[in-house]
Amino acid sequence: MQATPELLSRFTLLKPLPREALEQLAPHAALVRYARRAVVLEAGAREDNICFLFEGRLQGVGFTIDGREVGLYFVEPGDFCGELALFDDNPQPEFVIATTAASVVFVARNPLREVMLQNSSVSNIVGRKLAERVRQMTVQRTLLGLSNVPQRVCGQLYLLINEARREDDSGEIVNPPTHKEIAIMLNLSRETVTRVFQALQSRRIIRRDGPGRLIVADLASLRHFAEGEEEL
Amino acid sequence: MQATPELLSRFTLLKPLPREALEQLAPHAALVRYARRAVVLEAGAREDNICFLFEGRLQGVGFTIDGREVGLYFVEPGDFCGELALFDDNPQPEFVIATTAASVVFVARNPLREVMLQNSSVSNIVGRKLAERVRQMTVQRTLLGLSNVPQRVCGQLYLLINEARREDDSGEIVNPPTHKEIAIMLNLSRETVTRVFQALQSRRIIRRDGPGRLIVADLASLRHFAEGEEEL
DNA sequence: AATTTGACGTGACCGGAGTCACAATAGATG
DNA sequence: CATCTATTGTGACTCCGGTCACGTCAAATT
Repeated sequence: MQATPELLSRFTLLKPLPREALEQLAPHAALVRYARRAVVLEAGAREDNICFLFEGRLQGVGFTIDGREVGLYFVEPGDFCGELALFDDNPQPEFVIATTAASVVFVARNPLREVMLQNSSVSNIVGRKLAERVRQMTVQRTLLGLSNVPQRVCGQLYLLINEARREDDSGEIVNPPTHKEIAIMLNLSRETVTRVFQALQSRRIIRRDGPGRLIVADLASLRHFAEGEEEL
Repeated sequence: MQATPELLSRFTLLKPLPREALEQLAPHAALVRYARRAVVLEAGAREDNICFLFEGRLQGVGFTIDGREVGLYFVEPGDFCGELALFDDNPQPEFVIATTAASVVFVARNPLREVMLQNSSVSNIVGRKLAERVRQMTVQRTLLGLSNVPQRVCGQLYLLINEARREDDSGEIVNPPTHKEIAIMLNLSRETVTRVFQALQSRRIIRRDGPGRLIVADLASLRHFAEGEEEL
């Protein structure tokens, strides 16, 4: 299904574009729905689409030679992935998989690239986004350096708390990742993540609120554990 | 010491620049020497220099809250780091430390940024470089997913082999990182790296050749171990 | 409603990497 | 040359997270 300029303008990356640019892109943009677990972008392939997430959640994952999954990042609605294709012709380095049913907008690489070159402001935004991804990967990599495993999990949880839905002493995570998804982000086994969650729940630090909502009741304690000031 | 246009043109990133651009940059470029272990770029600081490595080797490192070092990447001569400052005003995410005595050329951020905007070709090169860094970080992150530790070390060694100095069945690493430096790249203890090196040396797969040269005598075997086809 | 599927929960066991402690080099430095 | 410091080498012990093997539960599918 072809996308409209209005749909495109809902993405933070494209929002600042002038109307004409959006109309230029729309014919090369398609809305596609994916079921849970479907592969959205293929590693190793020369993808010629940038992928904007409209609803659902995606996860960038790699695979080691021995078949273990490696979680790299999450993509939230409004964000995008596969943007490396804008910079060179090398293959997409990692898989992107839908962790929930998702609808994404594919925008063809070359038209978007041209729009980017014409609008130097857009070029800036893409660059800034890429820089942000590097920072994010750095933080994520630093998390892996923590030798204390519960600490790693708490740190990851802390990162996952939606900025918008955070207050001084509590927060929430909507549609939280599964234990397994968290586990592969942190190089842990699923069971270990479960055990840490149990420990946090029994201390009333986190609590499930129906399906799809995880409440962080005691944000301060979570941060304490994440920063290693207290052992779990 | 101020840098000359000739010096600047020796870096792959700046080589394609027209002469005028180099002369525009030179007054804002300074050659600085660092001793081993010196801090070249500071994490958390708003660095306003891009750092081009002339000779020596740098390593990007982070620190976890509990003080453990986290190795992120190496910088080889001709390459550069701190390039995130070209894209936004956010702080440098990681430290960059000289692992050997090194001389670097600092180029002020704003002039370089302007040159970048004027030369769309340069903007492409910087973007491509940033994309390449993301790919590199992805590969590195995938290495960490390997549960078999000797495998991780072999994989890292394989990555370190200088492309130029690689033949079909052998290769070499000039100025190899210390065991500790490798250890923090792979989330391992220094002792573990030493033990793997011992195992590889006793199998005649690697061999030291004086100080500053590590010969990989049996590249095929190294790859086998890296790919997990054989257990160490 | 019955069945299947996938996520979550939990115990027991075990292996392997971290840690500690120390020795042996090798490089720097005066 | 003598000294000091950093890197490398090696053994012993410990412990903690992976693995395996279940059971439970909720949601999707037939």
